[in-house]
Amino acid sequence: MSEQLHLDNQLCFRLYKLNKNLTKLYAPLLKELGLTYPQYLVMLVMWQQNTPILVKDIGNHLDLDSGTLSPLLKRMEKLEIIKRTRSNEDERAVFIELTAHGKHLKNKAKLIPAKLFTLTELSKTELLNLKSSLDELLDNTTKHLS
Amino acid sequence: MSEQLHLDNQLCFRLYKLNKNLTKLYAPLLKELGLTYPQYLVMLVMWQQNTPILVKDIGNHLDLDSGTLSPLLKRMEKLEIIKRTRSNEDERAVFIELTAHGKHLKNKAKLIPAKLFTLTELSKTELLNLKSSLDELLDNTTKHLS
DNA sequence: TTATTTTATATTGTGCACAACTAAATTATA
DNA sequence: TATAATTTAGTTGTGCACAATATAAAATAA
Repeated sequence: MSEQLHLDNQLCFRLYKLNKNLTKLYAPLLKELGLTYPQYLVMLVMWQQNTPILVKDIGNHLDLDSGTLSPLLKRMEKLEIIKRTRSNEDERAVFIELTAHGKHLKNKAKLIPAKLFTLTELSKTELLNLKSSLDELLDNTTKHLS
Repeated sequence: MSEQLHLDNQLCFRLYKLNKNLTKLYAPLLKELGLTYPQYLVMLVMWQQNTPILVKDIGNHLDLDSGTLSPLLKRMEKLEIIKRTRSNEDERAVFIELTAHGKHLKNKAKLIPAKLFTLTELSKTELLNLKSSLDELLDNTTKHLS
């Protein structure tokens, strides 16, 4: 068969599997915090922001739309990790802020990146090289989207 | 905040976004075939196999379990791309085979890999280097999974 | 031969991810 | 200043992805 159609030759299939592998490596660590990986991403935004932030802005940071974020944020509110407050100035806008519990989780989360790095078995140099290759590809592919 | 918890420093977030970007680049091309990306992956297995194959073996090729594959394959059967036939020798096993339409789709699909490669804007060398880096990371991370 | 274990698929339930659409509020503009 | 266009969230529907469980068949052990 044509070589290019072969699974093992495809860049995208590698990324697809790698994304699943890494999510599975995160799972047991995040379970200690009661979070899924996408919820952890929201928390990373909140921790680095440290002030109330609009759903829209979370979406911009994570490249996610309200169809994904709305139910996800409602689940996180039910877990009492975040609080949702509709803006007074603009009734369409919803502010997201951390609860005390949500802020507290940052302490546990600090250990996660180092643990993941160990599991990759990459050297610091390999990691940096890979990141910059992926950044280039992210730039190139983003250009071609809508 | 601790540098490591910052979104922009995380390898996994890059892979997460890149996986989504590439799926979105595939979408319009696959729409012409009436396929989603996971369905396309099943077709790649079928085209390179070219004989009836068990659900289990598709799962081994793609790292997917029956919870994902069962409904996916039923949708593909409804689209008359594949046929499901329970084995006579082993009543547990289900063979998947291509319909005439499913075989025919390969002709259209042949053009897709080259189109995607163009959209990545990578050189052949960059592509090969990136693939081998991802292969290494796939090996390393797979070791640490259950 | 019977009991136990393993294997292959299916089902159920939860949580994304996103397209398409709705609703409401703001801003621009004729 | 009406009206049109844009913005921000939310809703609905579809399709993965996977954990947990179920079911039935086959293989193996006792």
